[in-house]
Amino acid sequence: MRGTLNKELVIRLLKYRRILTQLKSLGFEKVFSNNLGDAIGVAPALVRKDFSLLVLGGNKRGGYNIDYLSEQLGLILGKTNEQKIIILGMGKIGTAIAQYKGFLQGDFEVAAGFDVRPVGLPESLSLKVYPIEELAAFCNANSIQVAILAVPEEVATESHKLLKDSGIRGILNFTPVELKTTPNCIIHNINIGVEIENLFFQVIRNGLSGA
Amino acid sequence: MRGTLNKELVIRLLKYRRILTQLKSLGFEKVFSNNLGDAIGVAPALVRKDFSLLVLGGNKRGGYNIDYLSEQLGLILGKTNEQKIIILGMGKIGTAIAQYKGFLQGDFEVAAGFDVRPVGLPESLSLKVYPIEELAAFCNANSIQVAILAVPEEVATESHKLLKDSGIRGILNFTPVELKTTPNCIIHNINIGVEIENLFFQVIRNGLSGA
DNA sequence: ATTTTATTGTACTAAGTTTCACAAAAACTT
DNA sequence: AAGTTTTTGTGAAACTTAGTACAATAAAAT
Ligand SMILES: NC(=O)c1ccc[n+]([C@@H]2O[C@H](COP(=O)([O-])OP(=O)(O)OC[C@H]3O[C@@H](n4cnc5c(N)ncnc54)[C@H](O)[C@@H]3O)[C@@H](O)[C@H]2O)c1
Ligand SMILES: NC(=O)c1ccc[n+]([C@@H]2O[C@H](COP(=O)([O-])OP(=O)(O)OC[C@H]3O[C@@H](n4cnc5c(N)ncnc54)[C@H](O)[C@@H]3O)[C@@H](O)[C@H]2O)c1
Repeated sequence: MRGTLNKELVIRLLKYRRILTQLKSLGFEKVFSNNLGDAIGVAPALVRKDFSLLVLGGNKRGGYNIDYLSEQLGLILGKTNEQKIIILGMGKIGTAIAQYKGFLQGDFEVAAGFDVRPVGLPESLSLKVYPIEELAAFCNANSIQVAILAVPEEVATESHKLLKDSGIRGILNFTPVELKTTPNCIIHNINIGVEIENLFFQVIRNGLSGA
Repeated sequence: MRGTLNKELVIRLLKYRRILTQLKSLGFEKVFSNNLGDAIGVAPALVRKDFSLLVLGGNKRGGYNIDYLSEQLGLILGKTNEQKIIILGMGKIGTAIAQYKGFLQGDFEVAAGFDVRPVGLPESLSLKVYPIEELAAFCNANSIQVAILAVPEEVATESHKLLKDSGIRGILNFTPVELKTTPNCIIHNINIGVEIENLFFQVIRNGLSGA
């Protein structure tokens, strides 16, 4: 690799990997930069540039070999397989995410949920919900590093602290409170309210010119 | 306004507005660039620059007037108040979002849900779920422009088409299929699986150096 | 009235990211 | 074998966004 793996690049690589897995399962053997570009919504030149940066070569007029790309991306991105996360705040959104099928078959698993008021989930789920007092011990015992935060806005800050004190090093934050990344704990904020407001703004600005 | 409202800027403005509303409800009257910067996670200079670009002046040593800023941001961003959205795919994530309290009190309202297999929601919710055959007529009758897409991955593309054919002009897409913005329909993709993989990647790369 | 302090406003700088454009090369066609 | 087509690989250009540094100035303190 010649350069630095920047933030956007990593996201694209993760998306390439997902597409490549799907293509492989369909029996494809090679893929072109424009196929991958279409699939993840970027220009073909950017796909080529990404692979060029990672020194992943293709074949002139023959595209890229899917097995090779998959394997190499696996080495670069690391196996996320069998890694575990926990969810703090098992309300509406926390419970929905806990049941996400994309996780079951995929790269990681929800190891447990935690809540101030732990409520039993449908028995069909093997997932257990524990009181927050057990969070630190559980994370420690199971080497949990990544958490989803889905508590009410009012307790977001204290929950953030609790997660950090429990050894969590990465948080996907669904509360509207903007948490900040520190050297010890990386935050990704997802603010659905802002996303929708933004969509409205763009739609309105976009006008009704088209057919 | 002197420049163009770029993508990132709009998101910051939406966040400023949210913070200003909260500050106002707490009785504050003025705010400094560093307060806002802290709240939304950007440098104070960027806050000032944003307001400078929009010709929203503050007072040297006196900060910015909250009422004034709020009002002006309202004019720039447009009132999203009382705007309505629909949700296509009332499964786990669709139902969770339909019940999001941030919407009830906030800027918009979920007008209805749609599903191939409409299932009754808890009676406590006033929201109704209709079969997808009624989508186009409903959107037309109620001037719905924005939708949340939460159907299974396999039907994401056909659902996308259905939404566009129903006159929808903005979609917040939760399926892992990367949909593309067209002149008539703006797409914002949220891919939670990729977000978590990305977090794992960064956490692992970050190492365990800190305390 | 003068000095000190706090804070805005902005020109300039820097960094990051994507697209353009086209040469190079491999594969296919006739 | 020569020509045509397709697709990669990449340097340079373009674009977008954020950060630095500091002059300007209003308020507060002395
Ligand atoms: N559950 C999560 O936490 C989560 C997180 C991120 C992304 N997603 C994505 O969101 C989507 C929905 O996930 P889910 O977990 O809610 O699944 P789900 O199976 O619980 O819900 C899907 C719903 O869509 C309905 N549906 C099926 N075909 C339809 C069609 N053609 N038109 C309209 N409705 C249709 C189904 O009846 C069902 O109610 C998936 O694409 C998933 O990948 C889910
Ligand atoms: N529902 C949505 O679609 C949605 C969408 C985007 C963002 N959010 C945000 O996600 C968060 C959760 O939303 P929700 O709709 O699931 O709310 P919810 O009230 O259904 O769930 C919150 C859960 O957190 C638990 N909780 C309260 N205090 C806690 C604490 N100190 N520690 C641990 N758990 C605690 C509650 O018992 C409850 O189970 C909110 O911040 C909300 O703004 C929700």
